[in-house]
Amino acid sequence: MAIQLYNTLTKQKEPFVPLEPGKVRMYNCGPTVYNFAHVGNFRSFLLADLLRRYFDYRGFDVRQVMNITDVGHLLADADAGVDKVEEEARKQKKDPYAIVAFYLDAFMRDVEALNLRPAHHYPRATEHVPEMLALVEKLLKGGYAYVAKGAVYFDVSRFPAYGRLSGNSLEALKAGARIEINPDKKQPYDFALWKQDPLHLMQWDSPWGRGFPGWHIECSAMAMKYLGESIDVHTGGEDNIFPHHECEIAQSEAATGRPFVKYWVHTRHLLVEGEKMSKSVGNFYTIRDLVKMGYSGKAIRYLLLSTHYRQNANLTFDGLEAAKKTVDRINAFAQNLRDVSAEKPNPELMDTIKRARSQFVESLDDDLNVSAALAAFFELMTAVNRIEVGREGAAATLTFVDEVDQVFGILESAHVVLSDEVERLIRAREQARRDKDFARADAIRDQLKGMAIALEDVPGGVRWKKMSGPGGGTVSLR
RNA sequence: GGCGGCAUCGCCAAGCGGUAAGGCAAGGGAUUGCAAAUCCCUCAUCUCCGGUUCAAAUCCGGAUGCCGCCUCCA
Repeated sequence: MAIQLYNTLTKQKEPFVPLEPGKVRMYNCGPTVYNFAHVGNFRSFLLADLLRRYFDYRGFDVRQVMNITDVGHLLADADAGVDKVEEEARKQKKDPYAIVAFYLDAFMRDVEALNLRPAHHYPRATEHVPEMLALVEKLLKGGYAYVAKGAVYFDVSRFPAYGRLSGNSLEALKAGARIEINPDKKQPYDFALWKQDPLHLMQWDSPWGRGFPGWHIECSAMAMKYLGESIDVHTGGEDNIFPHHECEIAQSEAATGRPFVKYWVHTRHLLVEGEKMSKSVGNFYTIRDLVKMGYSGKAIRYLLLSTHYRQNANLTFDGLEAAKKTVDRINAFAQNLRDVSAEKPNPELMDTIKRARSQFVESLDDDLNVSAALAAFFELMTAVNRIEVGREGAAATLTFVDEVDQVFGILESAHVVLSDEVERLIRAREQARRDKDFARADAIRDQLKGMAIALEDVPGGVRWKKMSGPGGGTVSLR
C-alpha cells in the first residue's frame, strides 16, 4: 500500500510514486524573515515537517529544502512598491541585512522549539541572485519574457497551462480582475521577473540595470539548484496557490520544458479562537508568545498537527490546555514503560501492537490522516495500561511509541536532572509519609507542584514528573 | 463580480453509501492515608429544507452560517 497524497494540481488523492524510486525531493515555501513567523506560518512548516518525518519513517531517502526569503517582495508592480524587509529596516534604522540576520536566528530558534527536523538546506534568496539572473536570461532567450523599462516580465500568453494549478483561466482572471494597470506590461497578469526601483536598499547588477528579483523567481531558481529541474513535492500555504505557485510553474516549465513539481501539497489556514488571525483583532501570536504563556513547543506542535492539513484549523486556549494534558499523558505512558522491570509474559500484547502499528501506518498513508493514526495509538495505550506488562512487553511497546514519536515528535527527553533542592524535598516528604505526618507530606507535595514537579505514590516508592512547560520532561525515581 | 473550501457531542476531531473512532472536559465506581496516575461504566444521529436509494453524516438540489484566493499574506 502506497502513501496517498492530495495533489492540488489534479484535485484528487494520488498514490505517491517518486520520480526516482526510494527518493523524495521536497521543497517547502519557508518564511520571509522581516518579522517573527507566527503560529499560522508554523502550521505550514509543521505540515512540511510531518511529511518529511513520515517519508523518513516509511524508508524514503528524503532531501528537503526550505527557502528563506530575505529580499522581501513588492507591494505592487507599481513603482511605489515597498519592500517589507526594507520597510522594517527603515523603521528600525538598521541595515536590512542585520534585520534579516536577527529574524532568521529567531526563526531557527522557533524551529527548534517546535522540534522540527532541520531541512537539508535553507537557501537564502539574497545568496542566489546569480542563479535567478541565469533563469531570467534563459526565459528571455526562449521568448517567454520581455524587457520593458529596465524590468523583465514573464509573458503569460506564451504559457497556455497558466491557471491549471489554481483553477483559474486567463479569461476568468481577466473577468474578475482587480489588477492595477501597468502600462509597461503586455497583459495585466504578466508578472515581474526583475524589477528596478531606486528607493530599494537591496540592489544587484543585472544585464537590465541595477535592480532586484521578482517575488516568484527565487523559488524556481533555488528549487532547481538544490533539487533538480523536476521535484517530487512542493508545499506551502493555500494562499500561495495563486499567484505564487502558479507563476513558479510557468517560469520553471517554460525554462526547462519539463514538469516542475509532481505533487503540490497545500495547508489550509489557521484560525485563532474561530477568527482570522490579525494584528488588529489582537489574536496574532508567535511561537515565543505562546511559550511565554507556558505552553511547551510539544503541546503547540501537537495541537497544530492534530487537525488534518486540508481542514481549517482553530487555535484556541482550551485546545492548548487539552493538548498540553494529552502530551503529558503520552509522556507519562512512555515513562511508566521505561520503569517496568518485572518479568511477565504478555502473549497477546505483541499482536495488539502489530494491529495498532498497521492501523497507524494505514491512516497516515491515507493523505496523512493524523486523527485516525492517533486514535490507533490511544487505543493501544489503553490496552497496555489495562494489563500488567512485563519487561519484554514494555520494550516492544516502547519500540512502537518511539515510531509514533519519529512521526509526531512530542516525546520529551527522558533525561532530566533534579535540583538538589527538589531531591531534598522529595526525601523529606517520604520521611513525613513514613512518620504518618500527612499534613506535612501534602504541604511538600503542593510546594513541589508549584515548582512544576508532580508526585505519584506508587507501590514501593514515589515517582516524580516534570510537568509540561518550557523544557519540561518526565522522569521517575523510586 | 470570478474561483474554491467547510459546517459531526461542552471543546478538539475521524468518518466519504450499510446504520456515529479517538482526545480533552463532565458524572458515577474501583484503587489511594489523601492525592496523582491507571482501570471500569455513562455521555451525539451528524446546521436546516427537499430529493435519490432497500439503506445517507456520507450522493444531488436549495437555504443559512463561516473560511480562503483573485498579484506583498503559511
